Amino acid sequence: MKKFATWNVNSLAVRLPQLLDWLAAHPVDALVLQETKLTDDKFPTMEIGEAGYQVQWFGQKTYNGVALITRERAENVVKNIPGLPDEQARVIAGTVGGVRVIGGYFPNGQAPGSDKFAYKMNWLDGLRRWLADELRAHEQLVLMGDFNIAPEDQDVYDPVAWAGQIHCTTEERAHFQALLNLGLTDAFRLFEQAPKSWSWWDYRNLAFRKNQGLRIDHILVSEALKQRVTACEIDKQPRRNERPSDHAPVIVTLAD
DNA sequence: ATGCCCAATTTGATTGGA
Repeated sequence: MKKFATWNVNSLAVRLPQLLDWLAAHPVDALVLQETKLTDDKFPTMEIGEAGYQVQWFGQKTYNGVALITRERAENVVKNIPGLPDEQARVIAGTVGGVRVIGGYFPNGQAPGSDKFAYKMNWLDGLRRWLADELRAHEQLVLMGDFNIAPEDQDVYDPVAWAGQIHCTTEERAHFQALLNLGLTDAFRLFEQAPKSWSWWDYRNLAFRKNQGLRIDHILVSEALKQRVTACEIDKQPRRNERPSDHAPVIVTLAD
């Protein structure tokens, strides 16, 4: 059995104790982090190493930043998207136990029509082009992270209020579908799930307590890997912590 | 109500997140 997971920690400096607790309770073969918000020199490699994990990391000051935490050494590590010049640290990939693991912090996009939205669209174009190559090179592949896209209305607590808003636009959803069209499957939807399953809840408005959220953190698996998936779940527990991230981890379980 | 909370830097104010 293998487990892969993704978690937007919204500042690893703040969330490191929670990360170490979580890893102790949930041993995984690979975990990708987003929004570490740390320059490379500040990354807590020692603490993660002492927890029994190897780690690859790629960050910047204040914003973004990703990491790939693994039991076994990750091979052929790639940072950001080849062929897409990008100032922002958003992607880290490596091969672990024969599986290509890609972690991404997709751009937020802020608002349709904004410069940041245009950047998001261009980034998604670049990601899709690279993913097509990666899928040709790696039969077993998982793409996971904070997609900042709610794929369907069932992934939104109030689809009417969110219609056309960021994370829910037709353009973003078309990009999500384009990733699926490459031969990827949303692992979460392989299984019956409770209605109103979210991976993110706004810090404001008591949103977690009222369960008002979005499902924007995803795990997409290639056809070969899909055959091995036995479970996929969102772990809401860390969202109940004191000083939680606004995102919850998503975990996929695979047969050997 | 271009607001609420949270994190980080530009710090007792602003920007970005989602």
